Amino acid sequence: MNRDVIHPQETELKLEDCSPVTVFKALSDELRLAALLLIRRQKELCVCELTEAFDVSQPKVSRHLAILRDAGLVETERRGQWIYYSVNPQLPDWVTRVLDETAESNKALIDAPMAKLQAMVDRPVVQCP
Amino acid sequence: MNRDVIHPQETELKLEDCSPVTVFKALSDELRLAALLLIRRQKELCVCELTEAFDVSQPKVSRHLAILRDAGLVETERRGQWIYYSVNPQLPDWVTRVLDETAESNKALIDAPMAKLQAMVDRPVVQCP
DNA sequence: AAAACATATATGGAAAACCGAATATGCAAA
DNA sequence: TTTGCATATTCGGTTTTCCATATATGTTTT
Repeated sequence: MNRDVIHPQETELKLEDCSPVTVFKALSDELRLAALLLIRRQKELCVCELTEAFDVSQPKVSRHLAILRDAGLVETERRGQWIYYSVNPQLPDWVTRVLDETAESNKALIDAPMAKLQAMVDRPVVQCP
Repeated sequence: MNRDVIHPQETELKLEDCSPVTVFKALSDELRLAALLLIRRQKELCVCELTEAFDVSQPKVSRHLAILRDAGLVETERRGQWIYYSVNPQLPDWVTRVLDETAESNKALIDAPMAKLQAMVDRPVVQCP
């Protein structure tokens, strides 16, 4: 019942290959796609910001972000209490261009969430890298 | 038990919107993605050619092609006995560019199927439009 | 150390996707 | 009209995905 494994971190961490099917599968959910585009637009966002921007539960955001991370699309950086998600800077060029094309031609996807984000009170300290 | 409907063709024909999520969902299966890229490369292909190129069952090809068609990615043209699938010429520009990027950077996806296709005997008459 | 908060994960059940096998449809040739 | 071929669809079952709830982990504050 309790975890008697010795290496708890060896639990199937599947740093995916960024294969086209993996990428497209990650993008094939509205929340994941919109969240990724919003992260891309804002450079970085933490879970609580995304939770508010999309008005969904925190575990839901977390699970979908994990899928984006496993697909290699985003990376995380813990900063104090918060974990910031940003687009993986080592993305293959073709994936970057796919995201550029998608974002440019589907701006409506993040209109409402971005408005909510800017209206958000008690937002974590402005990120100044 | 038996179908007593009057209009059998009014069964949920869902000409999709080509929304980004719809597109990515259609591309999120290896067979669908590879088939689409092969069709794109060859201009047009019929079901029997795809069945041979990918060595999968005919119903499987048919079902996946229907998904590509419902997503608006391919169109069909009956020519005699065969039904040819080709990339929808009215695709939104951004989708066309996404396909271009994907094809250019993932050529391996259709290497083997293309070889099988060229080795195929009894291939339907060469399409000369 | 305890409380409070941000984030992650486990679990179980519902919904959807997928598949093979069988069957149906549509066209064409005999 | 019958036969045959190419394609589509249905059916039953299996696998996958998705979500909500509950719980766990790690960090900060007190």
